[in-house]
Amino acid sequence: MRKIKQPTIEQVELTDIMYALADPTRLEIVTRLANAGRQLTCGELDLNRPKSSMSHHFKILRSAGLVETEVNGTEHMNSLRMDEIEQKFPGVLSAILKTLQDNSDTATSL
Amino acid sequence: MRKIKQPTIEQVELTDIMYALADPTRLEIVTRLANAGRQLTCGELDLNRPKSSMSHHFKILRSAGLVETEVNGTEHMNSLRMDEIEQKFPGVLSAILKTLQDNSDTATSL
DNA sequence: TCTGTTGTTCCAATATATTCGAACTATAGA
DNA sequence: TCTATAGTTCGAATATATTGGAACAACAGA
Repeated sequence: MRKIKQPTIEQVELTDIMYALADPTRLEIVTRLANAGRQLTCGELDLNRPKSSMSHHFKILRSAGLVETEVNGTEHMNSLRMDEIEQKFPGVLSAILKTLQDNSDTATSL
Repeated sequence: MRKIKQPTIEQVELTDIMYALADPTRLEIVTRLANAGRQLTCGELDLNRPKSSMSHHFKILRSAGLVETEVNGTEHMNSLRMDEIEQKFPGVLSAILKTLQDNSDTATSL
């Protein structure tokens, strides 16, 4: 399983993470990855939008250092870089995910 | 002291907060407000940029619900809406501020 | 009432993001 | 080798953000 080039954790910056999470589509992807507890393909994360749009969002999530992608055949397996990010920015991502969890029933929007 | 119209805490959305914090200038403003422990005027928060640019950033911080502004004479007193935001999104803002604190010595950028 | 101060609004220029169709790449399996 | 599948890249259209100068509004103090 080939790993797609991504920033090392040292290169990850908070503003990039904030920016990546400032979009409902990407927040949805991140939430699903967090809840899945396993790698998900882009196809599984499809939010009936054109592939090129989704690919764009994945690119931003990867370059922000939030998502890690391994190539397995024709599929791209995505996962959250949860542990690394928690280590570098303790509590940030977990608090955001918790908030999304807690508000998911009442949420009219993100 | 007149209070400038801002979103109620119910109206505050996580994506708006993320977006507002995805900019180094605004992150700097928020950090300073958090560290100050008192209200700061726009002038005190000046980052030698044109007034109109700073005003633009304050507007975004206010509309995101992060910053509260009271008018006192010709001055605008700004403060973080820390407690409300912590209540609505527990741990999010505090973890972000903590991260900024911890990385401020090593930070080459945000 | 005049003046200086503080900050906002308006406007236009520039830069950056988003969207999505179409073409493309890489791989698996027949 | 041919075909189908999974995603990416390209390119152009559109939308949104950022920047900063100039004019403006609100107020305090003389």
